[in-house]
Amino acid sequence: MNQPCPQHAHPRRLVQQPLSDLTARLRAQSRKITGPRQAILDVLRSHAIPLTNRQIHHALGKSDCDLATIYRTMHTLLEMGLVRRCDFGDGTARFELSDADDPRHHHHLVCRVCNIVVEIDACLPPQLEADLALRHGFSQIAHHLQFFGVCPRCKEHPDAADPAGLPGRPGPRREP
Amino acid sequence: MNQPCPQHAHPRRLVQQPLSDLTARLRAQSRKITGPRQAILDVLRSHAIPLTNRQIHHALGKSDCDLATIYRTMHTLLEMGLVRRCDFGDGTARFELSDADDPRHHHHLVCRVCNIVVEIDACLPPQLEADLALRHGFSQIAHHLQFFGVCPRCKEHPDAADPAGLPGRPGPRREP
DNA sequence: TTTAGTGCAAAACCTTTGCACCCAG
DNA sequence: CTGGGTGCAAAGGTTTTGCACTAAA
Repeated sequence: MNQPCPQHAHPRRLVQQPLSDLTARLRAQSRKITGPRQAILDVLRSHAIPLTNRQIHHALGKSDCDLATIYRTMHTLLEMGLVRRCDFGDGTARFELSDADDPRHHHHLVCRVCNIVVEIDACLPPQLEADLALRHGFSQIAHHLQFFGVCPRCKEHPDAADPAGLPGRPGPRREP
Repeated sequence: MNQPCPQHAHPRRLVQQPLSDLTARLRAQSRKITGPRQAILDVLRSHAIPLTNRQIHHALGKSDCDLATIYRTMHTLLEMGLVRRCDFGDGTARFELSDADDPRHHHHLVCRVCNIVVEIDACLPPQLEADLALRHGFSQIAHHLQFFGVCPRCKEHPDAADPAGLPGRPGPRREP
């Protein structure tokens, strides 16, 4: 189960953290290494793009771990800094592994048609947040940034949406 | 779209569009000008920050318009380009008026403690999206960007959260 | 008259939570 | 053994939808 997803693999994330590193970080904060947690981390390790809790649940085979456990685990991992949360504007949270020592800050470019996700390293000019802090008196400023567009394939074939079982956004709630 | 971000000097949206302009835009696309719609547009006009559908509903007095109607209306207005959607990362959509002829592109700085919202004009370097398009072959690129931080007042008084009746985020589901 | 828009109620979906049980440490 | 973690079920909040009815054009 939970094979890597070649279509979404990106050079940037090919270097994955070994599972042992992740569990070590759990242990370091005296959290337990359980079956569900290892399985969840393994799913995240084998996918190059942020996943929803439901997608993780599905990748696990549904019987391996309760959905509520996934929600609780993601909270824990988020608090511990092992995962990052992304919002693609559809009201569903997505999570991806966050590197330990090198928290590689990056953003995502999402195709509005087929939901393919590309990891990019474009970012804000570094002094921009400092300027904001100065001008508005805010401290501890961080930002959320994501890009949306139409990918080359969808531009060419405007019909084919969400091909194969690619883990993109969950489809519309109902098909007419 | 994806024009270079016009550096609008207006620090806040003090200059409001007259209601007649908004209804004219509705009429122009042969949509009906109804009581609820005028009331909703009026609420948006009188608030300088993005509102959730629930906040709009509450501002209307609950009896003036059904919540479902607000959801449907926001969809319509979004499609027509009369409003913009903002996501502050709490899983609830927010909407603000979008200027007709001058779609003043801007972003928001949200206080993590009291949820106060400041409209800012800081934005990405204009050529950044063009570079992305070139490098990844995407077209029609747009971005969502929002900043989070701690406002001066909350930095000073770490206790008082969500003062006055400021329409900020609905209370968080859980405490961080 | 025509048809978009509305109110109401119900449902779908995401997320959280209470509780009893289980298992990693 | 002990407390954190889990499964299950139920609930809470947001958003959508079906249907009959209203009202704008």
